[in-house]
Amino acid sequence: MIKDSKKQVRVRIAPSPTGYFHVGTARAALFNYLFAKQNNGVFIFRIEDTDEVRSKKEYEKPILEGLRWLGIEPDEGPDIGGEFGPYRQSERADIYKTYVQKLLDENKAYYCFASKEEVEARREAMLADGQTPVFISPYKDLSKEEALAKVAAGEAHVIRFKMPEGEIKFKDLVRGEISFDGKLIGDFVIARDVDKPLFHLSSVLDDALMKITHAIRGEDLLSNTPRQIALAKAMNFEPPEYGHLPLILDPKGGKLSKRFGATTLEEYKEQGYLPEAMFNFLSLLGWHPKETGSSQNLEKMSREEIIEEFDIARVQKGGAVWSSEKLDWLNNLYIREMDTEELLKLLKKDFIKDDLERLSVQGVPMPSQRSWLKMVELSKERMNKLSDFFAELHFFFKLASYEANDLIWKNSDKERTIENLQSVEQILEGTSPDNFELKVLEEKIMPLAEEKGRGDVLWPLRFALSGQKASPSPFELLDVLGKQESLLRLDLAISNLAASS
RNA sequence: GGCCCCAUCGUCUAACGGUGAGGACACAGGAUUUUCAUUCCUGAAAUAGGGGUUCGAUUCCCCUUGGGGUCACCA
Repeated sequence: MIKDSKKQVRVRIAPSPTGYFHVGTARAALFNYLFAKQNNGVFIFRIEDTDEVRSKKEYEKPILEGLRWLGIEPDEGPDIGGEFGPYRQSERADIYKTYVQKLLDENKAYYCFASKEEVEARREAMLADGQTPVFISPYKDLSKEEALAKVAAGEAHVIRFKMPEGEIKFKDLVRGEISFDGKLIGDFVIARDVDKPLFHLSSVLDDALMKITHAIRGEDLLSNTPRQIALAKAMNFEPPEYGHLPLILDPKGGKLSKRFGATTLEEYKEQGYLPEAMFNFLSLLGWHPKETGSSQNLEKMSREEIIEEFDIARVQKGGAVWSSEKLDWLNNLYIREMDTEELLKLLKKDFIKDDLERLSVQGVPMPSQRSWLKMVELSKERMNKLSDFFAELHFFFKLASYEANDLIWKNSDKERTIENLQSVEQILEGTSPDNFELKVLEEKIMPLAEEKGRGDVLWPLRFALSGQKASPSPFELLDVLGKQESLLRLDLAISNLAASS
């Protein structure tokens, strides 16, 4: 916790809109959000779209939607407002231009006319030679008049920052003291032209102008930090404090890539992970609450508990491997907690629409509301994600064809099985549809099962109703299916058996 | 390759310099059960290696090894 600062804590997530919302970005957003909430600070959303080629306006949408889905509502941002806007870098061109010009005027930056090829060749040569590839521009000390003359003549150019040579030290919020040698960094490009700023410049400037106090981001940006600190100082700004989060790794220890599977928030949402579960899971990637006792389920924490417990100083330094198993476990826990009716609505809306349409084309009747709710209740402990629903419970809608012999319990035989199924049928016939529910049926059928052998009665019954070797109990099935459908399935089972060899 | 960062069970991680190195996920076995799932119990499983400092090192320092990041006119 940051105690003594009179300054209000202001943090940001500053993605570039390139099409999707990576879970790593989501995690960085979450940690910033937690840090803000806990310090009574402000969480800012900024769009870094200085790269006109890669950035598209419509790409912003999934990011904001993703943030909101997670329950991370920015306090300031494009389409949200705030006193430090605009929050879209493409709309801040004038600001950047002023500062680029100023750096040029103050001789802290200069025009460089070296070609891309030249720079690349130099880089490769140095790399081959075992040196740190640092580009030393032959145009660094060109007089302003000469440089401007070349620019006026239309010579291709970029603008480089004169990187100071000394050591750059800073105290990382999660890693502590870190230092870089400015000499080994070289004069980097801050703009393609006076009015075409690049990442480092716009980012540093916006952090300063938007009064960002803490820049919390992925470790992949660690080596950018000395550049940004130097740049900020050159423009007479005090750099924010930096904190670098451990990277999220795939199970092989590499960067999380498409090859591994789902890497975007949208994909997880589509598969039916709940935002609460994702929030919880993401918070545990590189961070852990301090454990006081030996109590269990410490890791399942509510949003409020996480905000309360979160501590940037406890963030891990090493990379964190993405664990789908743990996510599933957490998600299942949250699914169980969900209100059944609400869960049903969500399932129907986003996860079984296609299945239901297919069934309706086939003329399969839809379950009653009561059956729906029972099914959802049953599905809760079986689903790791909402998209599992249909795979788990499809047999409730439509019985698939099965091998008649599978109706026969272990060492039993066809005759006994038919006999038992018929006995059950009689019991069911004698039960009124209004009374056709779990407890009643259990009481009526169990005595028969005890008498004839549980497996010998219950297995065929359950199998006849589900057509599956694994399913919920026969009483659950009867309850959901109702009298008519249950009897239909039993009849079918008996005739299947009778016809089998 | 240079630079930077990192290193406790398979994974996420806990442990004022003094613990039988703890928990969770996953895994295995058992109990309950007609099956699956659930639930409960039990188990296996780690301080990368080598040097220091110290009465004592997972913890502090150094080296080695290993892993990762980064070296753009992307962000």
